[in-house]
Amino acid sequence: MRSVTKNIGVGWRCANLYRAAKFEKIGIGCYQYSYILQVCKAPGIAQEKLSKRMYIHKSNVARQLASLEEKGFITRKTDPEDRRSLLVYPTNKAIAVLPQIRAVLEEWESLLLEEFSEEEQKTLLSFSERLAARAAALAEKQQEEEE
Amino acid sequence: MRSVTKNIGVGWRCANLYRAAKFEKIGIGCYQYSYILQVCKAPGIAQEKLSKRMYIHKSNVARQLASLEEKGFITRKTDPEDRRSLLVYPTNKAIAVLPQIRAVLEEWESLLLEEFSEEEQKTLLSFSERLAARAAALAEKQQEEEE
DNA sequence: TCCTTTTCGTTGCGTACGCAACTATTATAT
DNA sequence: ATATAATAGTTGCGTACGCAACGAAAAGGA
Repeated sequence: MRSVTKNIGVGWRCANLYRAAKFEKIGIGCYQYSYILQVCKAPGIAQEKLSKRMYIHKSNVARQLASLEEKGFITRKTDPEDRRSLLVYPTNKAIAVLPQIRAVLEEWESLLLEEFSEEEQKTLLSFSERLAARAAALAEKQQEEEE
Repeated sequence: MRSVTKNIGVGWRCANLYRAAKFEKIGIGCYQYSYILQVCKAPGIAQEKLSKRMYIHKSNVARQLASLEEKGFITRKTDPEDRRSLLVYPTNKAIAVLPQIRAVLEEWESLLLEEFSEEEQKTLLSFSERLAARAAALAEKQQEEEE
């Protein structure tokens, strides 16, 4: 029963275990880092877009952003062009913790890849990207067929 | 911000999205399949061992197994050798759904890898295994350092 | 124009997960 | 032999996630 999918699952859970303790010290939940990263990368992005970009259900994006807003990491205001949309902006607090977040992520990534050669790392990165894209496409297709 | 870890996260979430609908028809939650697989592979395994093997906290293993027992997929009895341990066995019901579970997993795996060449698939499988092992080792080390 | 449909966000519900604290049993040390 | 440690499992609590149902706003059609 060797399977890439299974290994992805193990990798995912272990990454979370590792990062949870680190992120706790920064004052964020172990998954919230990705919201902060995305919002800093695209200030003023709408929630819906975040949801699509991260492959996380919009209900969760709403809750996580509400939590991050309460903690002072982001602000949200209604889009004057489309008053259904909420535009999300990072605060200085978010920008201030960015380096710490990046450090944790990079540390994990480099520890994880430590035993792979330079060449293998390149291959792995490229493969993992194709894999993620394919998985996303399949999940999306599935959602459409459901109705 | 290209990162293997991030791609693993996307792959993981999308795999769950895909499988959730399929497993619902079999009557199990979208993560419970792995418990059934493990128990069928090693009938009479102790909960603690399952926890270690799956990299899932023992509290969760306990809850999932309780749920599966209630649904009639497994039975548990105390180990006569060590009355702290619970030994977990699959029921006929679990054995009956095994092929369906395997079909779902194999379908996802083959769809996921469809666009990789035979050669690439081998590489990917081997890489993913090294990755999972490394991630597990790192998470384990982290747990020890915490105390 | 007005009615229907679509889109964006939120909330209630159910599930899965980790951690800490607890009980019960076993192992170890003095 | 008894006290202390370690181990297996459970439960309460907090967090993250998906789905369905909902309201508000925008878009599209008759």
